[in-house]
Amino acid sequence: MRLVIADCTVDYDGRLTAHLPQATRLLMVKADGCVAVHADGGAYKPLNWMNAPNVFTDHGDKWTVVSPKGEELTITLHEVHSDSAHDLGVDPGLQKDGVEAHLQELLALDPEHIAEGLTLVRREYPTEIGPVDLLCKDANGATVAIEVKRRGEMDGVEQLTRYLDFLNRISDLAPVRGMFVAQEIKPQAKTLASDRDIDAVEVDYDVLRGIERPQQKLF
Amino acid sequence: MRLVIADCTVDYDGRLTAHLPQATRLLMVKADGCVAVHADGGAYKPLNWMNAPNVFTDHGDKWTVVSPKGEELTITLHEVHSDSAHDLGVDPGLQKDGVEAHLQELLALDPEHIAEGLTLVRREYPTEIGPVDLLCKDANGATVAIEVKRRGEMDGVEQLTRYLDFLNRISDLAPVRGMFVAQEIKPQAKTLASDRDIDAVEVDYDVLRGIERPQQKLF
DNA sequence: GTGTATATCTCGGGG
DNA sequence: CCCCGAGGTATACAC
Repeated sequence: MRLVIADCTVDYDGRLTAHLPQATRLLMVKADGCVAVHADGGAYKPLNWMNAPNVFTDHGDKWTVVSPKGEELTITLHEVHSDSAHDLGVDPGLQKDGVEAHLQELLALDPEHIAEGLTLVRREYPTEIGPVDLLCKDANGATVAIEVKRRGEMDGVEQLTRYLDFLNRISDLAPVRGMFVAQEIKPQAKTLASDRDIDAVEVDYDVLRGIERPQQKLF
Repeated sequence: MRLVIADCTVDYDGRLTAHLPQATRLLMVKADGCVAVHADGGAYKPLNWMNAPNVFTDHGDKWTVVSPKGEELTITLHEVHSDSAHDLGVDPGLQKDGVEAHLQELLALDPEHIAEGLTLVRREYPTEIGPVDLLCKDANGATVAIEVKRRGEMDGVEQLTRYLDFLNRISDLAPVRGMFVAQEIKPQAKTLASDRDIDAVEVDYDVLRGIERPQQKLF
């Protein structure tokens, strides 16, 4: 990784056009070739950047970074205050816990925590417009399509609605009803769901994680 | 801005739980207090980070960053290879051209580039579920709700559909028809729009920008 | 502050 | 390669 502190002006021409007037900034060039221009604020997002893959050329007082898609980043260096390179090696990567996939996993293990009598048909049930998170049967044998979110908002309801439209129009599973399951569901999403005869159910991640442990103890 | 290259392990506990095993990384602390942990790849997104506002404490071989929302980032430094600080000053900021707002602006100036006889009622027409990009009247005096996107995808059609539902059910503007306008509209979005009797219109940003110039020449 | 939409979103997975 | 969905999305803007 190369780190340069320099007075610079920056121009980007690609998905949009953007310009940075002259100022002192951090220029970061990573091993994969991606370039980022950072100011001393604005959270972790750089002011301007170019992702890999690209062609990086250092003309001394001018850098050009060109992507195969026709995007171009030009950095003009007026004064370099610092220029250093560091070998970081390959990163072992981030280990995460608590994302939607885990929630879905736990609910698939025991759908009864969504509603009594619910049994899993399959996770990630494929349709032509994308996979339904959980496809289940209820106590009466009727099909239920379930969308799982960490936070339930309106677009999640829209997504489930699209699946339901498709499943009810095209597949032989019809009639299929919908359930919207999340750790927390916004009032507007509840209203929209209710308007479309979709049940909205909130679940507790810690409780779900709790029920997983006794099962693991069996082994 | 402080830049540290160090062997470190990182733990995050907040909206989720995440852990980074020991490796050499760049630690970036900006003037606004935000902290980012970068590997030597992976575009501009850090592996882990903490946004401002937060409380940053440097215990030497251990950093803790705590946000008021109860998130916590812990960085354990095993070996520091480099530690430097740089005064960058305040950045003049990025000038952008070509985002959705500009497209909307140009179309509002002359809606006839969407369809003949179209006149603007108002931009960002407010409804209880969000603002409609452009509300217009067509040649016959009928109301038209227009959603503008740079790239037209399905969620844009969904968005417009919500507005149309609302405008037709609640307001006294009914009947309102919809138009979906973008520089590029994906086939799926076209199909979905057509299915809902929404016209899909592609416009050329350069042409729109071109028509703006003659008007500016008048002054 | 909440709610809503945008982003050069980024990033990863599946076909 | 595109398409689609998730994100500790972040960020801006209106109400």
